[in-house]
Amino acid sequence: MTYNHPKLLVAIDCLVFGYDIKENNLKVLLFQRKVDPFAGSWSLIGDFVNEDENLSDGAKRVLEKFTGLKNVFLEQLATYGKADRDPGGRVVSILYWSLIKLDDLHRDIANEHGAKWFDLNKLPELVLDHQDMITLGARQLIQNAKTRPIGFELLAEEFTLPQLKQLYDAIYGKIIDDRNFRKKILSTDLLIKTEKKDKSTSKKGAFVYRFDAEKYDYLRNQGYHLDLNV
Amino acid sequence: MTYNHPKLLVAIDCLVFGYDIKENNLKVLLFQRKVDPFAGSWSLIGDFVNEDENLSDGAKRVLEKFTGLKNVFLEQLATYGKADRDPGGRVVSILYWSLIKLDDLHRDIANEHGAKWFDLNKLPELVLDHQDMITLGARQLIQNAKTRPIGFELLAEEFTLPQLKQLYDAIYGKIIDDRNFRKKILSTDLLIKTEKKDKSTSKKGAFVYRFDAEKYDYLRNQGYHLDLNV
DNA sequence: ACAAAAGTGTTGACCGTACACCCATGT
DNA sequence: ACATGGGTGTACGGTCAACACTTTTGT
Repeated sequence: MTYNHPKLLVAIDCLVFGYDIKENNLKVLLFQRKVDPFAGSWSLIGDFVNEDENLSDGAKRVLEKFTGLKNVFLEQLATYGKADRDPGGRVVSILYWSLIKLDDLHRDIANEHGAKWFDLNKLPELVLDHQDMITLGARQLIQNAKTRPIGFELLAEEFTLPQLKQLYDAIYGKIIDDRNFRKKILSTDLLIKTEKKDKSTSKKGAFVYRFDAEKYDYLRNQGYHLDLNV
Repeated sequence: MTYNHPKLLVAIDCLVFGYDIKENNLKVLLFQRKVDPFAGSWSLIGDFVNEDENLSDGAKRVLEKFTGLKNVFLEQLATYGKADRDPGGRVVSILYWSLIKLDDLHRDIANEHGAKWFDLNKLPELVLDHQDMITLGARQLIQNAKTRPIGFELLAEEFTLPQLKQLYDAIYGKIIDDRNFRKKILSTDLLIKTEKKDKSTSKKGAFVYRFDAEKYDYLRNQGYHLDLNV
C-alpha cells in the first residue's frame, strides 16, 4: 500500500423510483434497516462498498438484490459525507438513483428482503439523511424529465400516448394539456407507432407506441438535445 | 464502532476555474503531485479526507490551501470510485468544483504550493482520471452558465457589461450578439447600474454594474428560475 | 343511443435571433 | 478630426399556451 491516510466506511444508497401504471403514481423503494443504530427504521436500499468493487458495481449489486433487475437506468447522484451523519460511525454514502417499471414481480422480490414500495408523497419517517436524498432525487427526476427521455424507463417497452401523458402528469405533479403534449412528443419523431391498439382502458382503444432508442442515441451523438418542456 | 465492514481511502479533488480578465480566457488550477505513484505529474488540487472532517470542509481546506480563498463558490460535482482508478491503492475521490476571480495574488499563493494556472484548452497530461473530471466540469460550467448566475463568481464585484459579455463568450466558446446579450441580462433586473464608468478599456468608458445577489436569492426562494440562454 | 376515452387544429402572445448605426471621449 | 470601444431598436419567424369538438366502439 502506497498511501498512509485514514480510511472511511463507504456505502451506496439507491433511490429507486417506480411508476405504478394502475394507480398512476410514483413510488419509492424502501426497506427496514437490519443493523443498529436504527434497526427496523425505514431506509433507502443500500450496502457498504467492498474493497475491490467499483462504486457503480456496488450500486448494481444493491439494486439487483432488492429488485432482481439488471441493465436498468442507474446513475450516480451525489455523495453525502458529513462526519456525524451516521451515529453508528463515519460513513460516506454515495447516492445512486434508478428508474424502473413497477410490476407485481418487483413487489414480490422486494418483499422477500423486507422492502416495500411507498408513494412518493406518503413516505414514512426515514433514517439518517435519507429524506434529503429523496428530496434531491425528486428534483432530479423533474429536471431530467424535461431534458432526457427518462420517462420511457418507467413504462413498459410498449405504451400508449395517454399512458405516457399520465406519467408526465405524475412526474410534474400537474395536468399537461393533451394536444400540446402530443404535438411536442410526436414532433421529436422519436416514437414509433405500431399497428396495435390497447383497448384495456377504453372502447375505442389507443395506439401502441415504442421509443426509438437507437435513433435517440444516434441523434444525441450528433449533438441533439431533447427538450420536452411540456 | 458499530459497523464491521471494509474501509477505503477517501480523497477530495477540487476543479478550480479562474477567469483571466486580461487574457479573456478560462484557466484551471493544477499542481504537481508530491506522492508516488506519479509524483511530479500534473493533477487537480486535492487531499485525503480526515476521519472527523465533513467532505465539504475537506474541499474548503484544499481550496484555501492552494488559493488562500474562503467563502467562494464551491460545490460537489461527482464521485469517482473505480476500484482500479489509482494504482497506489483503493481511493474513492469526491470531485468538487469552484469558481474564483483570478488575479495576481492567487497566482502567487498557488505558486508557493507548486500549483499553476493552465488555459482550459491547453492542459498538460493529467494523472489518473483527472482529465475526465475536467471534461465533466467544463460541461457543467456551460450548463450552469445558462441557468444560474455563476458568471458573477468569476468576475470582481464590480464589472462592466462588455466584461460580462466577454466572460460568457469565453464560457460558451463563441461570440454572443451584443445587443441580445444586454437585452437578456438587463431584462432579469438583477444588475445594479452604478454611476461609475470604467475607462480602462475605452475612451468613452463603460458603466459599472453589480449583481444583486440579495434580490436573486429572494426571487429564487419564490421559485424563480434564471434562464440566461443567450 | 349513449357513455367513455382517444384523437385532432388554430390563434394570439411572447421570445429568440439577426442585423447596422450613432455616441462619447482621449489623443 | 479621428479612432476606439460603448451603447441602442426593430422586424421576422418560430415556439408555447390556451382552447372544444369529433371519432370510435362496447354495452
